Amino acid sequence: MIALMTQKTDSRQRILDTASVLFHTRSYDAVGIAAVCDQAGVSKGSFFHFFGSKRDLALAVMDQFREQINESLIAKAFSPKRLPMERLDRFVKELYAFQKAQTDKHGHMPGCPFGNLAMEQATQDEVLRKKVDGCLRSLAKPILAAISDAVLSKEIPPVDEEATADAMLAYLEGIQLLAKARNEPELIRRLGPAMKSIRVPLK
Amino acid sequence: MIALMTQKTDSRQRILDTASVLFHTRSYDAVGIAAVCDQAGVSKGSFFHFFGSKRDLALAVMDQFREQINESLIAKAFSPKRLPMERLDRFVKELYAFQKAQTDKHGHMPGCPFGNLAMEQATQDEVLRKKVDGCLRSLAKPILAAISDAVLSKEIPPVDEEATADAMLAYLEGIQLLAKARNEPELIRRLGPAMKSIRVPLK
DNA sequence: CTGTAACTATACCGACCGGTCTATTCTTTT
DNA sequence: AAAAGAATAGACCGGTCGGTATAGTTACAG
Repeated sequence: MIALMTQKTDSRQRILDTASVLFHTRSYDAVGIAAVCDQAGVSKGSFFHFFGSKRDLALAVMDQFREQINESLIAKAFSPKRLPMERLDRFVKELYAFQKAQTDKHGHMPGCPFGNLAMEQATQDEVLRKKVDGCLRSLAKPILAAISDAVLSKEIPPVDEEATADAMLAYLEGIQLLAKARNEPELIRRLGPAMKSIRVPLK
Repeated sequence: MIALMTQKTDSRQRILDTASVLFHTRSYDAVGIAAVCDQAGVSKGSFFHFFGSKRDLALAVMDQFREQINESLIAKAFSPKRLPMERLDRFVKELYAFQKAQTDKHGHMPGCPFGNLAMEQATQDEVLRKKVDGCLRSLAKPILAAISDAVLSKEIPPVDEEATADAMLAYLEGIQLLAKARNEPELIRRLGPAMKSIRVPLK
């Protein structure tokens, strides 16, 4: 009973899924609670039963995004069986495929959900800023692992591994930003592979 | 008389300057017309005398940002007297100095005004998306010129110059995104110089 | 001095915002 | 069956949004 936690309905999950899509394809500010409820087929009363505030919803959405990305994009690309540097290429390919599919579906390239929220809310809401920072740091982890493996196996010469991982993540975020501004996911495919050329030397 | 265009008051400019600061330090969505008017010491009537809509204001703000950046950051860093690759280092230094000053002043790292607007509005408002795209392309121009000069002078081997310029710009935007999420402008200083290592090979 | 246009001031509009409240229904436990 | 808690429905709240309408003020031209 204590540890049962049976899900009576799927309202909470429907809200979460709906908000994920709307926040990602439009933006956090532009999507109101009422819009989420309408789309999810849920009343406002239910919404505030499950979430204390819009900000709480955003935090939960980010957690879900992180899990989903870890299970799909990251899991596919960063398999330890793959050669370290090849993982990065694979990640770019997966990222392009994802953004291309989103663009075809919604008419706009949505970009990185964390990057979007960072730009929108980092100066507005310190709680959201910290959360988004954490999500971005978690994105850097598999990149760092690949770099470390590459250095260990002498696939690349020694570098500042943490800084290089951050730099590569920054590059990916920047590419998505540019591609979103142009509404051209192809830019990811064209510029993405150059990520591997980035090196931050040891201090 | 036809070409005189005397400015009776400076209200328009005050609105523009105020909105530049507020849009940059907060965000476009988060700043209402009333807030701009208050801060600028101007009435709403005056606002709509000079600007047809909030979107028109945003377009004018972007034009002003572009001019200011060209006159300051770009002009300082991309002097043709400087060695091509050294211009990029100098640009990173100027960028860091600017973002650091903004952070100290406002408590938050605001990031790139164009990058912010791209993330916020690209999927919301096609007019703003195109404008921001144009501004980002104009940012890429001096970078492209530096790369071209570097190739011509054999400072670096041949590359896809346009793509490499875009890639370097993407990297700068990404660094600013990460630094904003962490609220740490130092990240620009640490990761910035690696921009020079990015190469997109000829197809 | 007068007419005209540029500019300013503010009340006002409907729409929507995040969030609250109360009442009701459904589900589970006893 | 009864009681209790989980979940739902939707009216409602004060406040803010972008934008309008209208009247008043200033500046300058004739």
